[in-house]
Amino acid sequence: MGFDDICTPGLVLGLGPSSTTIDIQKPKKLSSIKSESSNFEPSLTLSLSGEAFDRVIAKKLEAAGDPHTAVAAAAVAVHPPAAAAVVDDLHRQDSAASSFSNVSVKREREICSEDAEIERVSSRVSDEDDDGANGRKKLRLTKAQSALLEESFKQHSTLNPKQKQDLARELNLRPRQVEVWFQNRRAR
DNA sequence: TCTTCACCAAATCTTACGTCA
DNA sequence: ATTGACGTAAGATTTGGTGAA
Repeated sequence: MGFDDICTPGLVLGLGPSSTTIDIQKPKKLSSIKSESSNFEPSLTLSLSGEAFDRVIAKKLEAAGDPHTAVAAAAVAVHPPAAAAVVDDLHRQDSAASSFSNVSVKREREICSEDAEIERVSSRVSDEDDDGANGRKKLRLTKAQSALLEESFKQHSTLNPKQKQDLARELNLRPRQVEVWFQNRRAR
């Protein structure tokens, strides 16, 4: 099975130093990851738009040499107006919000290497050392991330595993976070 | 038919953040 | 300008139900 296969493409995004660290969060079930990733392709877009303009923006972002441009470029493909904000937000997250997720600890303590690999696919997290040991910290989505999620939600209020995976990668979130967001969004 | 797994909704918990005295 | 209490928004978890394999 391509279980290992699904891990590396996420790293290929080159999200910068943060991508090399391990998110300690553990998915509920290993098999869920398998199924979610079964359709995985190393693609950067949700294929919502094929407009040349979008690609130009994405290329410019990539050419800028910014560590987050791959994510931003992917964001362009989904929702061009939000792309710039994504870049800004990602920069901010570097110094602040990037510490969010690894501390959501309630049930993410049993870590095996496989799970860590899986999480690295989508995690932007880098620093469990910052506050990871002190209880969970709650992520606050950036405006750009929220905008992209909203855009996606408008198009389909539920996600298939592929969409979830892609969206998570584009937002640099874990698939679980995207899933939770959609659950909460539907509920509200 | 039974079991397992994945997904969902609803309820609830928990934390971040804004406001105000 | 600072600070602590309070309320709210929203991310995360838990629980239980359902359908597919």
